[in-house]
Amino acid sequence: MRAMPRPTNAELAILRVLWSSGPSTVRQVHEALVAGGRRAVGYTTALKLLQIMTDKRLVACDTSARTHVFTARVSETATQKRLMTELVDRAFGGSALRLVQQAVASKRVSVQELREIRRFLDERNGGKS
Amino acid sequence: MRAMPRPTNAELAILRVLWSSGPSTVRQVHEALVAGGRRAVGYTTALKLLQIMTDKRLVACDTSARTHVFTARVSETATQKRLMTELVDRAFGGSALRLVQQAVASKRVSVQELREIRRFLDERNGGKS
DNA sequence: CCGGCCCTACGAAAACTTTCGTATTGATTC
DNA sequence: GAATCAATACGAAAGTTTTCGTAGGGCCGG
Repeated sequence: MRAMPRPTNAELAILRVLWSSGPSTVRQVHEALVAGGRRAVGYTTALKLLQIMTDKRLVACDTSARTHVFTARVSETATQKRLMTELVDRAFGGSALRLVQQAVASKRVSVQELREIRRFLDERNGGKS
Repeated sequence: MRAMPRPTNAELAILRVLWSSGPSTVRQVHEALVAGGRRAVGYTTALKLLQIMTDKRLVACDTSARTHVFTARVSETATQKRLMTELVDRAFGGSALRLVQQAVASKRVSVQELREIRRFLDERNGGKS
């Protein structure tokens, strides 16, 4: 059924808006992008991307009103999983373990988060090693 | 220090060859790529990429002999970390925890690896939660 | 009705990545 | 030294992604 196309960088930025804000108009997406700071793009650029994403079936477009409303058609976790897997293959030789080690070793994970990871492992693992 | 340029997909494939095989000639890199199967490119394509990567300072090129020898100038772990961080920012809203959860939740991590992750956490964490 | 405003559609430029054909030059062999 | 082989240099085509200008149509206050 699927073969969801890989979202590009710019597309991912838009998906993130839709995931966090829910169905949105072009203007709302555009403003979120600009507010997000990272990426200052023109209004029509956002529109064009949304149109492309509609073609690719990454988003759905409700055209019943004059001002269209866009909704993500791919879930956040599925997309994350896909990109994560891709990275594992491309850069970590297929070893997710290495990726996790890198992530844990990086400064980006706090002690608090380490605890959460441990708890998460406990749940997955039935609490025993 | 400099900002190491982000390696593209094709560049990453080449870096992986250099990381695993050490300093190599164009021919060796090319053969490894073809053998690796994933990516069948022409000889001059590999050469061109190595030249581009030399410009970008991703690899060093020893031209003392007629047949040049290329060496990775960026380390595997630094590159992995960089790409991992980038993915965390682009797709996981900056939360490395989420990435780890996704990775652990995916089928790509075996029970064996879960154990290793736990051990890794123990080391990082002084063994206490 | 008119002018201005907001919306989408469309096409194409710009930027980046990947690919390879062709030229050239150095080495080897007979 | 001519033929041949192997290597790098160069440039440009092809592919992909990102950007935006411009056009056209609907809508509203005056």
